[in-house]
Amino acid sequence: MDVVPPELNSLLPDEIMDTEAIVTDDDLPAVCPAPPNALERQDTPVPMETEVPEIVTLCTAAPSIPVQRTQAMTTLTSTDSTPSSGSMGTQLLLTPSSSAMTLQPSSPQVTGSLQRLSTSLALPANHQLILNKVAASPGSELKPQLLKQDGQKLVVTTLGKGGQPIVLAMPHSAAKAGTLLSAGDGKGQPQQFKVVTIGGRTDLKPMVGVQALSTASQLMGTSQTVQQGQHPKTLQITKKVPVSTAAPMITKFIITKALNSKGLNSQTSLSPVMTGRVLTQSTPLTPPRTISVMDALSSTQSGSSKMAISPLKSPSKLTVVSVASPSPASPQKSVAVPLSMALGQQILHMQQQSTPASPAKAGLSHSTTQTVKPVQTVTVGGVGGPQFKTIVPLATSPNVQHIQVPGSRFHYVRLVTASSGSPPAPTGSSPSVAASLQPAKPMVVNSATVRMSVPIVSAQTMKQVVPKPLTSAAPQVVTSQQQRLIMPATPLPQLQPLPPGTLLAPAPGSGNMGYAVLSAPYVTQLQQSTIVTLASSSGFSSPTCVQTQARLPLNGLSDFPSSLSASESTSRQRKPCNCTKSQCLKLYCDCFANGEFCSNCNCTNCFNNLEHESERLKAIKACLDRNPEAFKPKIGKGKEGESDRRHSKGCNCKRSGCLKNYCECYEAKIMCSSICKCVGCKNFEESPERKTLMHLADAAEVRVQQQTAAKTKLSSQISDLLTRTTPAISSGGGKQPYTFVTKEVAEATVECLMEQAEQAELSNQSQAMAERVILEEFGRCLKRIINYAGKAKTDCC
DNA sequence: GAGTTTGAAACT
DNA sequence: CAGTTTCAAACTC
Repeated sequence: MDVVPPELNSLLPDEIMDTEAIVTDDDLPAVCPAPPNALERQDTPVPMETEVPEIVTLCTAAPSIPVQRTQAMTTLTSTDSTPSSGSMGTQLLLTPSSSAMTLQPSSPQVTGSLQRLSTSLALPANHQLILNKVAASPGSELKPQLLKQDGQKLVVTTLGKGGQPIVLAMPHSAAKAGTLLSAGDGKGQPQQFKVVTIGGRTDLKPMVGVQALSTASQLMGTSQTVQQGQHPKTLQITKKVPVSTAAPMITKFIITKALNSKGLNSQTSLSPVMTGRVLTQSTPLTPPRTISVMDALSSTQSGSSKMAISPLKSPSKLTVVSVASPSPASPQKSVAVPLSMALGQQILHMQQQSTPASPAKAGLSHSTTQTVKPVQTVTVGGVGGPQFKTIVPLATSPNVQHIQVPGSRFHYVRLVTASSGSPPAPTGSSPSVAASLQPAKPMVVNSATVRMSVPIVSAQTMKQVVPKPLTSAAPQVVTSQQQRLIMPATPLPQLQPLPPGTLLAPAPGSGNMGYAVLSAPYVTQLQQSTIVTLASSSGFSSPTCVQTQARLPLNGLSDFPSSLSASESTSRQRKPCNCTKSQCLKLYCDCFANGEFCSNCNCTNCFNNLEHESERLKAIKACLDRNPEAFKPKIGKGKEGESDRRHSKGCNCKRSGCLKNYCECYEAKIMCSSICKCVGCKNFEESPERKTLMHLADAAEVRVQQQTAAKTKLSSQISDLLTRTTPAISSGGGKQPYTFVTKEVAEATVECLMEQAEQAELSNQSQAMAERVILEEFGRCLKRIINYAGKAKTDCC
């Protein structure tokens, strides 16, 4: 089983996502029929500040393929304006890799180290991509491998410190995507690679999809970034997954994110486009596995299943983990994809690769002519169906719109996908993206618009987002022992709400494949033990990293902890619990109640962690048995005519007057409603007590802000004063306002001190006494200085 | 920081 | 479903 660590998600280009345009009701359901209850949560407010839609794709290959191949995918976008359709001679130059690669057309995919290419990419008119050459790793015996097929030239090279070879395929046409390349292994051991072309190229704004292939490097987790110009195009992280020889299983993880597809694909402009990220794991001594990004269409055709995950509360992140080895030929199932829940959704894309690198598969990345601006998006998808796209954060992309949300601590960035050739036609499903051609500029949007965007910076999540340095040379190995499932890979139909850590029922026909839903803390914990090296580059500086957090309704398990209101989510950003007796396995524990693992809590005897998966699952089940809606958000949408937000059950306060945080309504900053059973409630609109409290609260807040500002100002003034007085003393030069320790004063002071010293010496006083006298004299001098200073200041004023 | 209050959750 | 107990957060001192 592979686990996608949260850092990977954080590195996803989610900061530029506009999720609304991505998923529409017309798409995913068609692929994966959603259970009836999968859409129940539509009325649930989506915490716009914390929901980061993600698409996780899990791919499993035929277990019977004991191959040792590593494939890392990297997508590139090209701004080359030269019409390149069908042109020959597209060439991509990369630096030599440490190990040779052999690409075999029919080779199945295996997971591999992710390559992050930190190079500048030039794409001249002759379609020759040249990545900055990086010194080959020691022992590198290879030269750049030029690969040709159908007019393509590919160069196998090594980029970055990982020294892992990368093959980039540049399709000059969609039909030729998926070129297979071959290279010689430095050790004489052929390795199979499959090149999948991601994205296509348009006439005016060609977008070149490049897939980097890497050999089975002993070092895992090394990632590199492919950049075009100064814009990082993709960020992918791979981990080598231990592959059992007895049961070779290829597991692929692709994290994709929804992206506005407008303007990206002329033929599928209305299709949702998703960004993808490939995650793989591998161990040094085991064959690398293949990672691939596949478009939804191809996936569907090849028997893939999709799973829509509804947005969840901020602190949690869900990850789908492949639990069991799939049967290669087993048909895949759709798990449930309510596309109407596109916002903040996570989509789990489970794919079986029963067929090795067949042309059809290689073509999965085919995309029709696409028009892409220097945006960070790369279309990976195919024609006529949902697509996966890789969104590459561009720090200074002109197509990124900074969105400022009043009252939000998050910084939103709207990714604007503009096509030069054909303006994106606004679609009904994603009208907000229609204006994507606008130059990047700060803008203020209302919450309705904001919720379609993705926060790119969360102060409290940033620390979790910081990617591991690329230079990490230590092998990052994730062993199967380190990976845990909260529940066995068996269906759990009885669980309607699916908290993180719950196993997803295998899709019908998917064989014995199961999926586990992991919450962010879970992944975090896994990550702590199973380190995955993430590439870090300037292009992915912390501000662009996003801690994606979402929760999901899976298999119709839409009731699982989910959305809090924006204020709620921001107010309780990962508040540590202090449970002592509940073992954090009851709803008393906020962490547990929110479907989160305890992390950095003060709890004792905590079972809400990886080490107690079974207990936790039992507790979850028990809670659900007691109350199937136990993990539903308490604050939901009220009835018509009522407030937009109200407590789902209402409070039962008796003594607090519902004006203290004991009251859940008041805590959520909402009024008590008709369903509340509170006594002596003062938490209603016209309540004078409530108004008073509100005013006091506002005043207190203002006061705090003022105090903070005053402190800041004082510190600044002190600092400034010090900087101004220092030169006056040291240089003895010009006098400055309120600077009285001038050269003359200092000299006079020194003379006084010397005089005292001489007197002490003449009087044969002891050294201690002499020091005391001198200090006393110094004190007097200071006193005089202060007095003169005060007097001078008074006179000045 | 310790103790108290409070109300939701859990239990009977 | 109601009453009681348990629990952890909120609150007070």
